[in-house]
Amino acid sequence: MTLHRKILADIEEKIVSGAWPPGHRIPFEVDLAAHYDVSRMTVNKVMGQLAQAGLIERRKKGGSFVSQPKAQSAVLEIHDIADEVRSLNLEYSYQQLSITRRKAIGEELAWFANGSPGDVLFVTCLHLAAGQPFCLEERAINLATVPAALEADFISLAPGPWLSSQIPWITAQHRIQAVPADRKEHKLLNLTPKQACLVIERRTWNTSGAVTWVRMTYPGNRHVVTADFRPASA
Amino acid sequence: MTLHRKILADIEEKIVSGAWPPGHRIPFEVDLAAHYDVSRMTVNKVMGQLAQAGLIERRKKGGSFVSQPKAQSAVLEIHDIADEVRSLNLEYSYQQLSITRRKAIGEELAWFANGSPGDVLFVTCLHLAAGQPFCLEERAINLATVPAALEADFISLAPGPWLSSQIPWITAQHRIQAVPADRKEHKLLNLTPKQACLVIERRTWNTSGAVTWVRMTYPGNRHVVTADFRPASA
DNA sequence: GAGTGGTCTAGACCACGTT
DNA sequence: ACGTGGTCTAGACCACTCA
Repeated sequence: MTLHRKILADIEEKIVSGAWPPGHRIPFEVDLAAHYDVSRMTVNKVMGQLAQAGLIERRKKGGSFVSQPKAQSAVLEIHDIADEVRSLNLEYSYQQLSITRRKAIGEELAWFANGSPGDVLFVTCLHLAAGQPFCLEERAINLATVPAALEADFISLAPGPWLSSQIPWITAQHRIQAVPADRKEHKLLNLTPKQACLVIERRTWNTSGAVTWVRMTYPGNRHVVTADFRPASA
Repeated sequence: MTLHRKILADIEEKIVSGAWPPGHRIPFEVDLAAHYDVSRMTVNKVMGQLAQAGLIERRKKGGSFVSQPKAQSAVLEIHDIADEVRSLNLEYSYQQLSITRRKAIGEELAWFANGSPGDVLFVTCLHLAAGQPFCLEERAINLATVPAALEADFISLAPGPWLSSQIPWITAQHRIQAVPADRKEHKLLNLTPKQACLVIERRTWNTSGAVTWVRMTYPGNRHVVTADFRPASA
């Protein structure tokens, strides 16, 4: 573990935990350097990386501040469905369909396995907009990485927001495809048979390992995924 | 323009232009520092950014090398359809359907406009795998940014690869959705009516402005989009 | 073992924006 | 005007890895 990584992790933790809320003024580089007993160059490197990651904003003379929480939007947004629905001026609600604890099976073994087949918490739920089905969520949570999920209440709170609050910084891999609705989906989402659905599968990791796998099924005509990126260093 | 940005641009140009092809050994940091007459720290910063962008790979003791051209794959790959088809062990072919030069219309005005409505080159074409339709491409090229497109031969070469060879480093924005096939698509792509299609719209820019807009329509069951990303600095 | 990249330091100067 | 971040330097030490 290098010096600037330690400092980076420390400051990230402060921001993610809320100890330094959005808008909070971050100590000046000189002070941080003194506090961590490193040179200013090292602190500057850390702050540069935080700024590039969008966690903080920096202004000459003004200082550095914790950004408003749009941290993940830069690349491929991890949708908060509740926000999404509310931004359409519709009432959001959530409904749990099932929850089971079981051993990892099938593909989950390859995704989650760190040797022995671990336990997963499998949740299916429905997100609704104005009382109408909006999106079907099927989710497996790796209990080896997130044991606290057992004590979470997924009746009133969806697994996505709960995980976001628990597991702050992650790596994700997405698969996106269009599929015709099958029987289950057409029933749950109130679709006509074979209607086009947008299926987004996402696996996420943190530093301890695989966190969760989730499949979100949207009626295709009601949803668009957007992604910005810049390939080069620009 | 700062020192390390100049050096970054210089080395990027060498890589993108092919002067330093994939696999090429990049001069050592000490030599680069001497060549540009800067300190090694400055060169190191540049090389670090190039490595993070995926343009080069670095090995201790081994030196630094230009990466194989997967530069854009890190986030959301800009598919080279020919490669994609060949990776399925199918024969790839390409077919131009139409090409017209006209003024920008509709949404293109907002996308491309830098004041007056400029000219666009509008191309529709079909990508085929083993003689069967694989993907429908509809593309508008901003002639204000890419005037050379007028002289390109889009009969034998698809616009995508041609643009990639002309406009190296770009920013892109994607919209992805699932839609039922309409008449035109179901005819051109050989689909059953209302079959689920994956539609990817992409707009790209370079430093001079908007380059192109493209809509790719894939039969949903034949295509998956994948995207990796890491939200934080990790 | 030798040479590379990775990291860090203790200074320095400057542009710029807030005051 | 002042103080901040942005940048750059000329050193240094270390770990890793290839020969």
